[in-house]
Amino acid sequence: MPTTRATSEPPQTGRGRRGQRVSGDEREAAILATAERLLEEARPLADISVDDLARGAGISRPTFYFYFPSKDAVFLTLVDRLVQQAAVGQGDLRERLAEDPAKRWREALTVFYETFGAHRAVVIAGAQARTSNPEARALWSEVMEGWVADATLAIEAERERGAAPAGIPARELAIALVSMNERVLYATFADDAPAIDGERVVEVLLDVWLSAVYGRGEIPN
Amino acid sequence: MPTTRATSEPPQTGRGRRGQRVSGDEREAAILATAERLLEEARPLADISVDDLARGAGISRPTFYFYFPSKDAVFLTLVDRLVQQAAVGQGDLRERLAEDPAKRWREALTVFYETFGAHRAVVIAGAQARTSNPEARALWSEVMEGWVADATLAIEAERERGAAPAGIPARELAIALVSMNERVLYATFADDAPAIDGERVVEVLLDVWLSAVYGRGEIPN
DNA sequence: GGATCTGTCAACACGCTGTCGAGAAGCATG
DNA sequence: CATGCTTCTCGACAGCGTGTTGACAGATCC
Repeated sequence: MPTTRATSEPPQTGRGRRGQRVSGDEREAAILATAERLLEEARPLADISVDDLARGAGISRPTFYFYFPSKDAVFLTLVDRLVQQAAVGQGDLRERLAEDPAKRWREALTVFYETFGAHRAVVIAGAQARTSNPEARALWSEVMEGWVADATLAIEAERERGAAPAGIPARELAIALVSMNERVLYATFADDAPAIDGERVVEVLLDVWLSAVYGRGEIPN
Repeated sequence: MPTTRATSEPPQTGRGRRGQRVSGDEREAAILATAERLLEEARPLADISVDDLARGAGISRPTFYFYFPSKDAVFLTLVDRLVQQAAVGQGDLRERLAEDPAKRWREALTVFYETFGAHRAVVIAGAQARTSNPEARALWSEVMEGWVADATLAIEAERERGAAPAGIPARELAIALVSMNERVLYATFADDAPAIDGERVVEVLLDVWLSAVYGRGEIPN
């Protein structure tokens, strides 16, 4: 499926076109912009055709293939961008260790909520792509893995300094909590199923994180 | 898309064919069986064509449409079944109220793990269908809503009898926890991304449920 | 002023979905 | 045992979407 043309190709700019300088960069940008625009209208990802993308960018369908190897690659690029954006927002927090933990955790959750909330359409498309596109799945796995690693370290640090009690392996806990974040935020953004209101979602997630990390699951009675 | 033929139709048996007695029931069953079998091989749902289903059941493609209105309807039926199965398994627990809460919660989680774990392929297909098929999305929403309602009641009951402390609205907490279950179990079954080992997953989920419901998120220091 | 890029598209080959119309196959009943 | 009704079956078609090919225009460099 990749069918990456075997012509002499430099470093490879992004996930898109393989050429380098030419003004055609605008075209690439136009395709991306069209994709995001269409996602905000035509609901399901599958309902957007290569032709829609091409026409939206003012080119023909074959020309589209000059810039991107497939429709999915376009959305992959969109998701890629967003993920990097979130990583940047998170970056600052990583250093500032625990001193006012609750505040730190809330900040971290807020960054996710805001970064992804600002591009709901892309988030939703990403979730769709993930189920059908192996590359998308791999990308998202990697991203989640990163968050889990961060959370694991944070939990372990809190345990070591005596702030949090010992408990199940930090990594397992981190996976459960990060997964919860993913699913709950998705539902909130997609206004799907039983969802938590946007105003409340960070508060609710924080509550679960704090009790899971710092609380003991002791049952009275 | 439904295009339900307007011929005189009785009650409507399931989501499938509209006829009634005839031996063609075997055909319907064969299609369903083929669907589940193919899901266990050909990875993505999208890679299974109506033709595959038809051939697998020993009929031609047009004949398939006599039994099911579309490919999705077949998978919907599969999911429907599974969900009902899980409801049955859960049913017993609902009555037996809280006396050994930890044990009860563990049992409930175990039922999900085992019921869905026994049909991973269907679970995975359901998740895929949900992203692209409105009907599937609605069905799953309903199911989740049911679990959330149960969990909400259980949490409120525990709070009323003084076993659990007051906290954020029970429904919000229930949504977060049920969502976590969904996502984490899915990852485990699909062996996706950062996943928790099957042997451990119930234990881990239980731990988070117990601390979220019974614990206080107080941070020392 | 020819070689060589980048960029562009009409036309094609193919695969999949869903429908239509022409029947077989079963089973009543007069 | 026709005759008719319903159930069931499929060949053939229309339509849409993808991805590829091949021809060709305009820069640009030498």
